[in-house]
Amino acid sequence: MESTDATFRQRVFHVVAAIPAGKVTTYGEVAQLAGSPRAARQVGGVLKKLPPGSSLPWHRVINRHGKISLRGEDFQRQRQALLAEGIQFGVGGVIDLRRFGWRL
DNA sequence: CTGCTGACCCAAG
DNA sequence: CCTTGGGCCAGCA
Repeated sequence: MESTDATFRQRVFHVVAAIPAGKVTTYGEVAQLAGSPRAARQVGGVLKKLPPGSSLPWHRVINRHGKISLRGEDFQRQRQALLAEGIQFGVGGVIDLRRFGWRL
């Protein structure tokens, strides 16, 4: 029942909200599920502009390398959020998508 | 409407 | 393995 009239931002919101705790997914996957497999970039742009307190688990979205694309404080915050959900980071801050990847 | 930016991805060297 | 370049798409001034 996903309305095709909804903006890309609304679709991304819906997809990210469907990610179960303890799992992570990539921007490319979210973009594909949102209806635009080539708009992986825009997924980040949407999350960046998201309002605070949206209850959206944006921290469960990482890049294809299994790492956090953010820098500085945002990076630390996302890392802590993932650790709190049981996500394990390997050496170099790489997450094993084979184990923690959503739909994998 | 035009142009620039960007929490990406893929291919090639 | 790492670096460079190009493409793609949506949001915003």
